[in-house]
Amino acid sequence: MSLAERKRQLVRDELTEAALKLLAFQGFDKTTIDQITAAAGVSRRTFFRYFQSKEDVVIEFIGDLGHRLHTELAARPADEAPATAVRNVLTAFTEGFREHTEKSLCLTRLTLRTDALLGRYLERQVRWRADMTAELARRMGVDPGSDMRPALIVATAFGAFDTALTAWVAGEAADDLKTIVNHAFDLLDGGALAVRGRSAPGGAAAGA
Amino acid sequence: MSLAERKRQLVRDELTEAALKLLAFQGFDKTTIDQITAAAGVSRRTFFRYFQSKEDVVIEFIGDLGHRLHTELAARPADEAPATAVRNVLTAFTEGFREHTEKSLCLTRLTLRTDALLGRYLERQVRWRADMTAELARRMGVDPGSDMRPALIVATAFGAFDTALTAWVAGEAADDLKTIVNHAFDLLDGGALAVRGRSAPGGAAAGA
DNA sequence: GTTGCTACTGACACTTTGTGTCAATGACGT
DNA sequence: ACGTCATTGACACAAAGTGTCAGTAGCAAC
Repeated sequence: MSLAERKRQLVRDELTEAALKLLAFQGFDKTTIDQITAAAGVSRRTFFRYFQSKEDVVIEFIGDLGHRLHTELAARPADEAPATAVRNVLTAFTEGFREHTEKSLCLTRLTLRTDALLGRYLERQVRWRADMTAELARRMGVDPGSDMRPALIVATAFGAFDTALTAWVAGEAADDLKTIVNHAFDLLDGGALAVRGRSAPGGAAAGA
Repeated sequence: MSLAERKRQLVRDELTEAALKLLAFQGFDKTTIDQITAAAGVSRRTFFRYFQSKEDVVIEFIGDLGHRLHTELAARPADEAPATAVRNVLTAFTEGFREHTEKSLCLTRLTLRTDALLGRYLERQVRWRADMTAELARRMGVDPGSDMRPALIVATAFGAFDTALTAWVAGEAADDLKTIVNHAFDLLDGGALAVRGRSAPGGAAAGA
């Protein structure tokens, strides 16, 4: 890596660290970009050369992970059932959280509890979903424009993932995210959520 | 209704109409609030007395509908299975679209295709989901903090709804939204999306 | 080592969003 | 007719985000 690139990475890291520290400490809305740039020792203009917005500093961490989702879906073995492949990709996705549990929890909590961040996160997630839907449709040999099944599989899987993520944050990461995600998928598969013919069972509660 | 209230409603309508016309014509980002207020004949400050942001003018239409979702869920017959109740609430939700099909399509398309609007819409949807999850957990006699099933049922149902909504817009409202939503729910119930044990069937495509 | 190209930076000006404040206006009850 | 209350426009202001320009440092070629 050239000196220029290392320098650039240094500024980026400095900016990220300063931002995350301030954001976690003061909250998102009460932290200005001026404060971040002052802490990082660069000009405000420079901030926008590294990040599109204040939201992006936070979203980027989780966003980088999501960006590869459809690539990893394409890499799943061809004989895997569509929904299984998606499930496996999303559970593998949780690996990124395990490596930096504390940081992940902090950022995820901030994201889920800040309107602006939640919106931005979900907006990005929609793109991942679209990418994965396209890839899944390809795998299934189906036209995603006329067949909703790929989109439904992806939507259901992300619904489970988001639900698990929320539970994970609510429980302050007491359990492993992957465990919760798997549990959510198991509930989905188990048919305990069936729309018709089955009334609400009383017991068999789920841990979180 | 007093004269003051009618006056206020008049300003609100004027603002909404001017905004929607400009937004649909020029796109969201290229329309400024100054243009909207100029068209409506009020000051910029007044705009913010009626709407929190530019996004809210658009979101409000669909947002008002969603606001009542948990109320309507609570009004469902007690003997209805949880997932069925949620499904019925969401299909009933589509009624609001049928009355003003053209306007609904226009606004929904704008919302789904504009990043800022999509983010704001999804952020609001998360609140509806939380409300419905709480209500569903109450119906099921379950603690939503330790049992993910209510949240999963709601998440799955909204996943189906959003998928149907996307398909509806993609098809330029060729089919009735309710038809598409029902179709999505049927696919969900039919087990065609099963995670394990079943490989992708070839035929039986879905129309949208 | 000097010259020239390229990339990064800070500084400044600008637009737009969103909020706080204040004085003026007009409806409403007494 | 009078006081009260809500609404409004006109500022002023903070903050986000963008365009532009000159200065500077790395780097390759000569």
